Amino acid sequence: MSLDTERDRFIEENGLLFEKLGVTRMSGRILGYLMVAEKENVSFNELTEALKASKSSISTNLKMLLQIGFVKPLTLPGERKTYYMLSPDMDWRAYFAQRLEMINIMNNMFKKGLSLRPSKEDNAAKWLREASEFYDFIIEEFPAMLRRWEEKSKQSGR
Amino acid sequence: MSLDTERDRFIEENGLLFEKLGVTRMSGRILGYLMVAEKENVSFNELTEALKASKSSISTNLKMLLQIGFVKPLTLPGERKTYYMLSPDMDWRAYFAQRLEMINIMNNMFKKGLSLRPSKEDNAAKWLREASEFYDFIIEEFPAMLRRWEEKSKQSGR
DNA sequence: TTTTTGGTTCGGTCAAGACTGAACAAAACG
DNA sequence: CGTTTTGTTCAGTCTTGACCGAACCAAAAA
Repeated sequence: MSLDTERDRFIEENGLLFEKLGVTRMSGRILGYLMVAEKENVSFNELTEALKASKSSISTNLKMLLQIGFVKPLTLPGERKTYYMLSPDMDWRAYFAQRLEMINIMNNMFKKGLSLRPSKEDNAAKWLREASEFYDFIIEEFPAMLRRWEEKSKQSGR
Repeated sequence: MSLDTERDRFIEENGLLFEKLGVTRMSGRILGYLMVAEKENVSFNELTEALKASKSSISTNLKMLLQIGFVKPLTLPGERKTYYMLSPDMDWRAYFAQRLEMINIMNNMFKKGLSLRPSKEDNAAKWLREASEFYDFIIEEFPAMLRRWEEKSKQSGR
């Protein structure tokens, strides 16, 4: 249990944050470590040692981070091991767009709820309609917002 | 275990959805029940019976839904019990705005990560800067988006 | 071939927290 | 008063799933 450096505390804090977001604590720690590591390329083994975690846990959680797209692997000629790094070409827009899916599912529940509701005219029905209208609005506006981001990042990006 | 009607299935489905969102299954069931119930005002006792759940679980989860603002209590003169209903004046805008807080916390982690990072120039530093810039953008755009919603709902609302 | 490296997978453990039941409270009713 | 109604709270149980250790595997090295 060493929370000596501010970096260690940052890593644990990020673990807790990820946990609160519904992901595993360990994946948050791994990402946290990659954020503040000495070098940008980190080996599997370095992670197990730095985080004092089992190989299995690192393996599982790393795979998750690779899948989400936060992390990319890097292999070097003449080297057996794989290095891991924060994705150089991380597509935040795509990441966020994908999270819209959850909003869509919520919205479908609202609509389904309304369709199942006996009375279409009472207060609860109104609640459902308003919820759905709001979510429709969000789903409609989001793409435009991401497009504006695209514009803006293009401008400053090159 | 009765999943006879489509309404029952809807309620369980909503429970699972809430669980996936990081809330309790029971709170999702309660909200689901309120969505498709016969009447818009539902008593505590009706909830325990309909959902076959303990009083304690209903009590705890109902309190949570009241706190979030999804549900409102209704008391009637000459009646001891409290009825619960989907909030007639649910403020979806405020609800969403509050969820922005999580984005803010993430953003702060990115910024803190960058400040703790030894090298400010490598790829990981770039990742952190881009993440933070994107989140800055979202945080900046959101209020305007909610204002547009306000406009729109005012137009159609009255 | 055997050994070492780098990692995966699988069975089991352990902890967190959702839910239960029982004890408790408060308020109205008789 | 005692009883009933309407919940709340708290200690305990039970489930889920994150994490661990060990067995396993593939590829390279020796």
